[in-house]
Amino acid sequence: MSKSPDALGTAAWRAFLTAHTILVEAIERDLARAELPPLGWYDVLFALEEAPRRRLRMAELSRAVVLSRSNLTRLVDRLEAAGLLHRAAVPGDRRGAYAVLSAEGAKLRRRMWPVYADCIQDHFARHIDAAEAKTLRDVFARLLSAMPESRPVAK
Amino acid sequence: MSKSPDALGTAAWRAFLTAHTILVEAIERDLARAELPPLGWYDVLFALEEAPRRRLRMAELSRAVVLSRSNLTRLVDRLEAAGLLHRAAVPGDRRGAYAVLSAEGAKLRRRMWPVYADCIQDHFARHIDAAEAKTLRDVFARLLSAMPESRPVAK
DNA sequence: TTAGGATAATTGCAATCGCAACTATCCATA
DNA sequence: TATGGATAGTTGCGATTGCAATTATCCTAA
Repeated sequence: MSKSPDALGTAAWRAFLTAHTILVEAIERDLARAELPPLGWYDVLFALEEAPRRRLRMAELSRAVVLSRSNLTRLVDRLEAAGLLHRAAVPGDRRGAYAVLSAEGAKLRRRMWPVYADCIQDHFARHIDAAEAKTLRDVFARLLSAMPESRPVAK
Repeated sequence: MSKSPDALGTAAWRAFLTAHTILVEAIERDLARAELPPLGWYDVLFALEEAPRRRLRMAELSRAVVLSRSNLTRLVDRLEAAGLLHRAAVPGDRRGAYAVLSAEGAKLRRRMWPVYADCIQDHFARHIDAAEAKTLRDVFARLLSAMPESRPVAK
């Protein structure tokens, strides 16, 4: 059993939650205003673009974008319907499926990035100095590495 | 138009997003395991508890918990159905409504807090030293105060 | 006093989410 | 080579969200 958190820790936590909501809302709004799809789409396109042969297994992709399997299935359905990727069979495992980035998908990602980058800069990075950015990055990385890897969690 | 964000800023942003998802998931899971309602319920109960006469106008409450009006209406519906609060007329403004914390609601909040506090400590505060916590709190406060107050945003 | 525009809160509806099955396939071992 | 248990991905379904009306009330200025 852990001790109660100090006031400072709690204040940091609350600020973290509030900032997340407000910032994500602002960015989604900016993207929508630029007639671009939501953040979650970008994440998928980006993860695929980085991957070898521009493809990932569904499970790998769900880890990469931090989304439950079932939600990823449906997100991929939508992107597939939009022609941004397609599913492909996995040689040697008939259960599996790859999500494969299409040329369209790559193009959309390239079109989204400058807008998204501006959002990050404008709402976030611009207000933070290098030391602070480093602290944020390191702290969050530390928090993640401390998590009991519990994504799939299965009872 | 703003410049492209540096790699460090982007890395901090990505870490921020990922950490948020993972941490909130973990905490929601812990709360559910303790047979307690989700985080959003806590926020409402807490905001009301702090307010004078344990009541807030719907619009004030929606600002306090950072939720759109329509979503707040329905969240309050659920809490009201659960007997944790009730709506009350606002003297002098027949459009308005107060959400008023009930004794039940206050009791549930008190029951939730130790569990929630442990979660914050365990998944978050425990891994952060005081200087870092201060940085997080200050940075996020700064980001919020820089936002163009744009909540209601109406075109 | 009264029309016109703001403000408070709610509602309808479609999109998305989370959880718990479910299907299909794989694999280890007996 | 059969079988029971894992693994991959999907699907059903109820709950929650976001957006655009809608309703009711308030306020101001002609």
